[in-house]
Amino acid sequence: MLTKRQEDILKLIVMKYIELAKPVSSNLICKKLKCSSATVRNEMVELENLGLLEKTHTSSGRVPSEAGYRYYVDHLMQPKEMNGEEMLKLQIIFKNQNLMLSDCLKKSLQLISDMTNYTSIVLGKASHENQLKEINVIPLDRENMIIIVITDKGHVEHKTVTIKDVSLEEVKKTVSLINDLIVGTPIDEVSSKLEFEIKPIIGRYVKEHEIIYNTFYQVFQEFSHQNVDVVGRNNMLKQPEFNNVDKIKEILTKLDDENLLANIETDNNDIKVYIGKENNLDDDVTIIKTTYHTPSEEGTIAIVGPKRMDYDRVVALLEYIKSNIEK
Amino acid sequence: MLTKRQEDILKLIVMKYIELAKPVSSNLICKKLKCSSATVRNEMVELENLGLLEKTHTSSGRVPSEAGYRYYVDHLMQPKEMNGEEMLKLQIIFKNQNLMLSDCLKKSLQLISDMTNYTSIVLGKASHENQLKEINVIPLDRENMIIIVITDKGHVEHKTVTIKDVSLEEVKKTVSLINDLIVGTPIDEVSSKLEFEIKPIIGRYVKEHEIIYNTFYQVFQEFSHQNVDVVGRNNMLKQPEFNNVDKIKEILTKLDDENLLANIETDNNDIKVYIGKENNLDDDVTIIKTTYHTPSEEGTIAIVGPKRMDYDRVVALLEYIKSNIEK
DNA sequence: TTCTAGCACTACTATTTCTCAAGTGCTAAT
DNA sequence: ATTAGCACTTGAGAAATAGTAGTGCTAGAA
Repeated sequence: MLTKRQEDILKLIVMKYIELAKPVSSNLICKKLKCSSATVRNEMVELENLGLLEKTHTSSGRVPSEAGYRYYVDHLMQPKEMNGEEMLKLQIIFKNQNLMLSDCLKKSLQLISDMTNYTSIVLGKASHENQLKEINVIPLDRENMIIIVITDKGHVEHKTVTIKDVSLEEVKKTVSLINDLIVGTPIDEVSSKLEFEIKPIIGRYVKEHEIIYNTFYQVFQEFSHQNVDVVGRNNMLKQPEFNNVDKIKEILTKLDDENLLANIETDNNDIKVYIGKENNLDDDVTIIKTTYHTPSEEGTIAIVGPKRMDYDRVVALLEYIKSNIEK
Repeated sequence: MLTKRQEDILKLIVMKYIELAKPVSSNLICKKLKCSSATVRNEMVELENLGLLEKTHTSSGRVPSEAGYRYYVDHLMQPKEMNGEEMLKLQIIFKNQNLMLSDCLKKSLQLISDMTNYTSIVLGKASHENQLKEINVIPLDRENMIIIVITDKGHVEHKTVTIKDVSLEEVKKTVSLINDLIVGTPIDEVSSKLEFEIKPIIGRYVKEHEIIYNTFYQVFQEFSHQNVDVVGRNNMLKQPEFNNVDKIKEILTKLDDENLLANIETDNNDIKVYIGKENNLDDDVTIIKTTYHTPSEEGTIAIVGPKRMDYDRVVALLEYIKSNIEK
């Protein structure tokens, strides 16, 4: 159990380190506290023994450890007031459009990325959680048509396909068969259902079934397994912890890896903080995430930044966005 | 006019520099040529006076100047044979799908980016070149619907919109008005045509016209002005010329800037090479680009790499992709 | 007890100095 | 016209140096 003074010191160190990005000295702290630097140093030793602080070398100031950040987030942090400018800019986005939730989300996260210099991620539900709700076909000309796939979680995708020497009627028959028979199937499993339930039927009723079947099979095969949007990738490069080339490569590569990002998905309704090793993306980053639910759509939003990220501010921003999205 | 030997030397220097990424010495060259390093050095002085070569400092080897690359590309380069592996992998992509041209394009450029460590760009026609061909609406439930916009150049976009307290009939009336009256308009101008030609009419015939009009107005406002796909951004970070943090930031920021990328668009049917200052993106890169035309779609594809990029190989690859796409 | 002033000590950072190797330009001989 | 030879330049890296920020510890004060 930490004493009040230890908590104060830890809190100050975390806050100062977040602000200045370099090890915090006893001197800096003692100015804010009514005691001498020597006293602060003694407490620092204690906090270091408890695993909450670290040194970069023997005679350096202190830096919070992961456990230190964790303690801060769990016990010391107090959600920051959002500043007026941030709020105003976000309001403009939310007010402006009565339409297009997903654009709205993306724009607001873009704004947050630009303001904070962190990276944002918008994550739809994974394909195994999306069920096929409806498919639709729009003919373009003799050979080309657009196939539109709609899921129950509000995810929509379209593909332009070419089907030669097949009449539109036949395609439409197939579409209505699919809409009658396999709606409600998780997107992941549609391809196989197509094979075992639809293929035999269209084999009998539909001319040119081979080519039509193949096309739809492909469409569902190609349906994105994960629906990810990464916003403000480059902003994070401004953070001093990412100012060496190898680290940049590593982070950017991970941010482009859909499989890794899929891990970010969460079911938890709260705002959750995953510091360093607590997340699966990278030991040097913190991910703060939450989910949103609207009648027509649901998904996850996350902010990725260095462990030294401004927890108070990001939590406040996410809370604000979440509540605005949901109404 | 260059002598044969000068051309040989220039060619060797360009090729060696592309391969090794460091200034080329007279020694290296004279091994490949039947003459001494001193002779090569004399010729180098000559080539430098002509502006085809440069030095990084007084006693360094030579590096091609932009004019040097230009000369190489115009007169010395001979399209490289594509190696079997490259060809095979690309063939798999092209053969595999009779469907979805744009996916096919994207996949093949992803592959090229990975093989070459350059970045690829797929660029649809700008919105002022796309004419509205058709719009479509798919109702989802009482309040939500998907609006699909199709252009003559094969670009398709969808938006999910929420329209409260309006009957589907009224929306459909508006859709067919739009389809009757302003098809053929450049996408850029649709919003304003909507205002001056559609708004007055639906004002009379359609109930709740205000809300419907606003929605469509928004949809066209938000329609992407440029339809860009950047593939393999991070591969380019492996190039030695981009191994300092500031340069990386600069390049990545430019690659994310749609306005800048829009400049890349070209009408030229050939494969064109833009070295350094010749392009509008960045003085340190070369862009090699061409256009593709299919009955249903057209656009530009481009490869971005350092000036020291493997011209022969990239030209061959682009040629191959272009010809495969077009059939 | 608890706190703090004071001081010796450590490790990083920046700057300078030194050395080495790579490669050139020029000259004189072939 | 070509080439061997040599003096010269420069950058890159290692080693030496000085300066500084910050610690840990001790002993005395509160």
